[in-house]
Amino acid sequence: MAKGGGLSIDSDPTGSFFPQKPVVLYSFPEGNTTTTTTTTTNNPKWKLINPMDMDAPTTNNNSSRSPPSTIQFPVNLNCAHDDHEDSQVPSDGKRTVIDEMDFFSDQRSRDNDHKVTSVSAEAEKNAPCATSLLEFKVNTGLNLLTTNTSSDQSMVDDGISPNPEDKRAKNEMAVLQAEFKRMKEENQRLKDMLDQVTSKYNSLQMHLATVMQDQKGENMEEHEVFDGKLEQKKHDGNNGIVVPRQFMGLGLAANNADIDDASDSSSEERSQDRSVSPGNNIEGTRKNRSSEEVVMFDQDKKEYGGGIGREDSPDQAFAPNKVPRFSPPKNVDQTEATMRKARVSVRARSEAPMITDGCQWRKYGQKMAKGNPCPRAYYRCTMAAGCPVRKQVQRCAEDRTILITTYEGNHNHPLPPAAMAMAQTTSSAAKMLLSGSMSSSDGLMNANFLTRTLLPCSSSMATISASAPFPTVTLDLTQSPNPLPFQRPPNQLQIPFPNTPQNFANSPASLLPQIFGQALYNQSKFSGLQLSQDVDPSQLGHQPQQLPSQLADTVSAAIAADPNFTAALAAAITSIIGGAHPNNNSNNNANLTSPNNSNANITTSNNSNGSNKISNSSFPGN
DNA sequence: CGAATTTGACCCGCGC
DNA sequence: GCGCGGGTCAAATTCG
Repeated sequence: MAKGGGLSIDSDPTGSFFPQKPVVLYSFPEGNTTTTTTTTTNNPKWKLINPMDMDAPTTNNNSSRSPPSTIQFPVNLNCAHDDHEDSQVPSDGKRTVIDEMDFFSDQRSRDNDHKVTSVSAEAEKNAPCATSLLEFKVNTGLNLLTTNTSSDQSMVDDGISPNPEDKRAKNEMAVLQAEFKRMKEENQRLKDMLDQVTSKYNSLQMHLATVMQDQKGENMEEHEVFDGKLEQKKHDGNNGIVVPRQFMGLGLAANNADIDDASDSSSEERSQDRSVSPGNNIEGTRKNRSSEEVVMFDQDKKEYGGGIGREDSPDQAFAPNKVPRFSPPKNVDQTEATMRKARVSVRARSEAPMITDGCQWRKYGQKMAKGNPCPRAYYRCTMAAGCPVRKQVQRCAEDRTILITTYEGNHNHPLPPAAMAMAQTTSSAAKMLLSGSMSSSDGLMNANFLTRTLLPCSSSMATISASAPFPTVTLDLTQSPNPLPFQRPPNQLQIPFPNTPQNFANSPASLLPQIFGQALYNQSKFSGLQLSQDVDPSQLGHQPQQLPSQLADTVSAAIAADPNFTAALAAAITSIIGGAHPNNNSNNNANLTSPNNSNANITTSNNSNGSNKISNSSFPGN
């Protein structure tokens, strides 16, 4: 039973208002970079064609140089030779090795220069130039000579071989073998160098990302101070949770809402005369909202940038149509003002009081909405002080098994994977909405485009409504291919969703938005780019798209939450991916199988008998 | 006792 | 101008 006053549970059609605890289904290590490092390390040649890595050896000589103990191979026995290809083409003519050598020619030359005075017994292959090498070879009897240095006869003719031809052939064989050996070892050395460079590059990249994220957090703090919000930051609210530091939200709907929560709702701007609530600077700052809002608005855009996807982490940042961060033009303000009110509504069939989206919510109000006997509950995110994200939870009047959750605002704090999935869902939806509104007054101009590009499956899943008081994207996770039980405005975009599930009785319906969120998020990023570039939307559906690793996280989280749900969920995700990207299933890194298995789906059915009711035991609040 | 919820009151925009 | 409805506040209440 929830804390608080004596409101009867039975009187609350949304279900009992259980305190919502954070549901971290699974804490994922930050493994993206690890994967990358491993991949590149095991496959250095692949990195040779990577421009980023190509720069590394030349710009980081100290980093890429082999330590003094490393065996150094002079590939070019002619020290003064600049044209390596001329001198390095082995007898077998393997050009690939030569390419690698040429690629690091400068580095190699420098390496060799440093080795001139350090030839040791161990460094028999480490001669800095042909002269040194020749001496060394003679001394060791390795016959490590090429035909370029001098005549073969003068090299290793011991005067014992009766046949000069045999002797010559042996010499050539020895030379070739030695050359081949040198080439192999040189290749290996270059691979090692490349591994080092790649590793350092990845480390730097990770470090850069970390610094950027930290700086973002610092800027946020500065921003809040600048706004006069002397709120006490609950840093411990997310401590201990190893999550990617991402700031997710409703896209432009909350561009300015992550700090300035007032901007996420016009109604808040009306409450300027209200008393300050101690411990909750959100309300406190409302007093001076009218005078602060412009400043905070700009500050926020400086901080995160305006436009689609600006709240994403660097690895997810994908905002080609991002508006200028500084001194945004007036139309941008108008756009953001519109998106400030944009909302994302998620319809999910669940008897739980709320869908589990991974965030902490605190109820701050409840109202009886007109036309719905079920009260509407108001929650705000409490994962971080000042988080402006709010949501409304209300049961559908027509079908009370359907829970309608409407999100508004933008998280200003890192999110656990489970929460991030939902945030991506809402962010994606808001971005979709923005993509339409930026090009069209009613936000529906791109309906056909979205229909074609988003989840070209069979049934309805999401709608974009321009007739609502606020631009609203509705993600309907309750629909089946069957005729819809609810009337839709004719001008709503309907985004298809795969088939009806069979084994969903015990599955957490709250995970559906997470699942969908990934696909939709991916699509929306893609669509946002394309729209900004005025590309024919009809072409977008044919372009491949990579699947971010968060999808794997989401899937894993879902599976971890309910092992019994593994089979159906895995197939459902695969179905989504396969349906949305029929030509790109290889990008699915969620280790899912049976992409064409239509017997396991993710949507809930609309069976009137309620056979697909969700067990409340799946929700922590119960 | 702190935290969370309840719930009546209040504010504000909008339509008539 | 007034009423309605949505949204929020904050004191009261409850719980662990």
